[in-house]
Amino acid sequence: MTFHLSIDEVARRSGLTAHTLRYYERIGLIAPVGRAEGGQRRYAAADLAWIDFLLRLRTTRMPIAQMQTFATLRAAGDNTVPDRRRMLETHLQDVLAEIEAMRLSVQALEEKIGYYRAVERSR
Amino acid sequence: MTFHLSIDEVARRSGLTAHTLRYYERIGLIAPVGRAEGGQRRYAAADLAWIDFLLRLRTTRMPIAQMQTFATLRAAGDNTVPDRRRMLETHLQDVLAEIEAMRLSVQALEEKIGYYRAVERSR
DNA sequence: GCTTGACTTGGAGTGCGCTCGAAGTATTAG
DNA sequence: CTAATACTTCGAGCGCACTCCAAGTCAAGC
Repeated sequence: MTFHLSIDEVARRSGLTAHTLRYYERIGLIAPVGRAEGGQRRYAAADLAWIDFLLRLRTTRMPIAQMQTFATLRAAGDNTVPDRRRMLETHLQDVLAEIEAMRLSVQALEEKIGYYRAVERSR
Repeated sequence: MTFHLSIDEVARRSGLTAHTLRYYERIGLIAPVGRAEGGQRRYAAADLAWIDFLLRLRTTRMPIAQMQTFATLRAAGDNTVPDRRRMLETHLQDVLAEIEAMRLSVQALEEKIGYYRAVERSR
């Protein structure tokens, strides 16, 4: 074992709450983490890396159900690497499309702001 | 009046459902639209333009509560233009930050995909 | 006139992603 | 040893954004 963080330390580090970390573990997004005597969770470096990756998926709005599928594949070993790669590729396409949609809407917002500025100047 | 579309025509055109269009009107996102004899909704060009704008806000994930505030300001007349401009400017900053966060996560996903490809090649 | 289909309102229900509370156990500070 | 704090599980509750249902009205085609 390298280093072991308590749930609160991981919460601070990740920006998740301790509640959410337990919730993620309960629903299988995070594999059962190590325990100290007394049953308290102790997170290892690999756990932190996986949580960071989950947060990437969350930031790009992958639904939890899909993350669960991904986590299950991961737990099944290296045979599932092609499946995982395809999942990420599909997700990536969705994300790029969404970014583009947001970019277009941003343009519309900027135009509206410009219009409002013109209205304000003319009063 | 220019042209008048039924709720289903607007639904098709906007990608919203008729249910959602009524819901938006009920909660004050859309001002009460004109009615045909018998009480059926008839949407005018200005309604469509406003709905398009709402969809821009939705695409950029403005919460409905904020859209309601915006709609209320709009209904209050030209005096609220500076308030509306400031709202949009603040929102725009949030959206740009979110796009940047997604862009960073996209990079991480691309790296992971690259890693998976390398694993697949080496087997 | 009758049927079919689209519309109306009001209110209840759903799915997602947490978020919190209760009751109990464990660890740490003094 | 005591008190305070942090953790545990299990299950219930919440906020958001719809989504749907029930019961009724209306319009158009045959």
